[in-house]
Amino acid sequence: MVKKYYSITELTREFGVSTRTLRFYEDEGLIQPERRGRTRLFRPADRALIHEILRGRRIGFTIAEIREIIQVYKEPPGEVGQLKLLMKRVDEKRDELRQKRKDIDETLAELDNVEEACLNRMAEIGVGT
Amino acid sequence: MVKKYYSITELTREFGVSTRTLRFYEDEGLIQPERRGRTRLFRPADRALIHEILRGRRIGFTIAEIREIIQVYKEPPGEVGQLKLLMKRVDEKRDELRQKRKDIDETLAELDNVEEACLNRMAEIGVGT
DNA sequence: GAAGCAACTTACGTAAAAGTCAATTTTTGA
DNA sequence: TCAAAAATTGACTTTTACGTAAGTTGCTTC
Repeated sequence: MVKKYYSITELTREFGVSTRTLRFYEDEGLIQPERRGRTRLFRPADRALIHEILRGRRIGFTIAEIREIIQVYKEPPGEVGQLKLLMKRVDEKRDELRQKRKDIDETLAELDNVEEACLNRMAEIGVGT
Repeated sequence: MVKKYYSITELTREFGVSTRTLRFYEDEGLIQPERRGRTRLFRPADRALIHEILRGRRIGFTIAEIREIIQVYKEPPGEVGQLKLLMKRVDEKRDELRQKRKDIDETLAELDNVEEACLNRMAEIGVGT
């Protein structure tokens, strides 16, 4: 069975972030955990959202961008102009991400070179290490 | 034939960054263009380096990290301990980048969904647009 | 030889995304 | 029930990566 609620520290441990970070995300309107009194109660949906937020963070999205994406899921725009704009933004993001993936692949290749250079160097110096 | 020198504005135009940025990178020790008087003269090697710096920037490396990588190319460590440490860092970076690539792929898939949702919505509203 | 232009330096400013600290509550387990 | 542990708020600070502004220098061109 899925857990009904998570405490804030439970989630900070799971995701490796601080409480400040999660509260910050709430202040920024990215998540809205329930409250019992003043204490925050995170539901599985909140947890899932945090997971996505952090993924966005890792690939360099700003808070504003993440908020925008979340917004779309919460209530997709109803007007044609808005929809077209959104699609344009999606297209741009996609290009950006593809470029980023290319950058990553290139860098990974470079790191392979560095590693090989290291191994060669080590073979040169301390032959058996 | 390859150009001997590039001016700072030439490069800012090519790479879409400001002069401030390139001077900042010099302050940070990432590049060392020649000088004629006070004026910077960028060689093809500087240009290539800037290219790599910006690639690093795009995938979220900090200045310090970029400097570290450049440093390795300039003078690979000669001591075994240093080499081992470097290889460990390389390994960590690689894991990080692989994770990032996974994040990107997942997000690309999500963007596809968003786009489809948009198209459906548009078909719903303004049937022929 | 004054103007214009590109480049320079120095110094202060800023925005994003938290970190840190202090002073309360609240919750909880013995 | 009561002390320890966990959570809260609010204010202030920090870091990164530049932006911006002000004033200077050095061509070169009319």
